[in-house]
Amino acid sequence: MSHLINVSEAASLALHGLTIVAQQSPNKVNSKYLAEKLDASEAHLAKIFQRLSKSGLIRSFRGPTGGFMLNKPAEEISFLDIYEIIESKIILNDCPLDKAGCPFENCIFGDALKNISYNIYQTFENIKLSDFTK
Amino acid sequence: MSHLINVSEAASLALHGLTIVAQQSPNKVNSKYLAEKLDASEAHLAKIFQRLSKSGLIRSFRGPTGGFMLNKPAEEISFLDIYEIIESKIILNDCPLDKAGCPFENCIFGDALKNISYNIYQTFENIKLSDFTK
DNA sequence: CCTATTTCGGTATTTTAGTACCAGAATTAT
DNA sequence: ATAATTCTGGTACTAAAATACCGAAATAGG
Repeated sequence: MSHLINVSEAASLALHGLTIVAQQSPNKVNSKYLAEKLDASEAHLAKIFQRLSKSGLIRSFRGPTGGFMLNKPAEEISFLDIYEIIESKIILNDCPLDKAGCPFENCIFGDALKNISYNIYQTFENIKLSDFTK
Repeated sequence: MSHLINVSEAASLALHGLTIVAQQSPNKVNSKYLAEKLDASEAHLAKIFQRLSKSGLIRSFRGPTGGFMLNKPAEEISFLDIYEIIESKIILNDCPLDKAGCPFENCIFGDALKNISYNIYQTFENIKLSDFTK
């Protein structure tokens, strides 16, 4: 199993949800609000934000008036950060076949997969939470 | 389910197997030979080549002395062709969320996903079966 | 013909990703 | 204290992708 890259609903919800959190800053935002706003499952959003919280990207508060807020400036949070937390994988990748048994001395893919990964890396890093707070 | 892109073992085996077929051209190559050469499951390879055959990329011959051969010059077959047959999906993609319920007027991803897709498209198209027959 | 070989096509199994659920712990306000 | 609210963490469920299997059909050679 060797995903070069994919954008799940979870990763996209995280980006959208966090952007809303950034917009509401410094107020806290809870998952019920986010679910309504994004027209998405609250259970799902809660799980996603749990992971974001655990990673340190955001802070969480329980109880009434509880919710989530960013743990650093919106300018310093990129979709790359979010992607790696939610998909919990690194983008860089190469041929999924076992190199030991491969009859080709030089990989057929050459640098293609690495180049693609690099492009993705750069692109994701340029998407910042602050893009929609101005 | 919205895979931006992924390279499965199947797609990679197809590329490797077809390159071997190209190298042996104009001789036919059977799946047993490919399985041994690539140190892979014959059943799996057979299934992959069945799909390649059905798509018209290669021709197949049953019975003793049977096997597979390219249906057009190696220079004209790219990994993009192979990828789209095996993964049976197009690379171009955008935000996996339902646009109707999205509160953001302008998509947060902007052109990022399209740009990445375009890059992948170009890169895969530049990988030709003939790369390893010279 | 008869047999050995090889692909074909359908299906079954396995694995993994993705999503949803629920009881429990923490917090706030009354 | 009590009740209401909200996150937490483990788990269960669903769906889909990826791989493996197997009987049937086709072909070539003796």
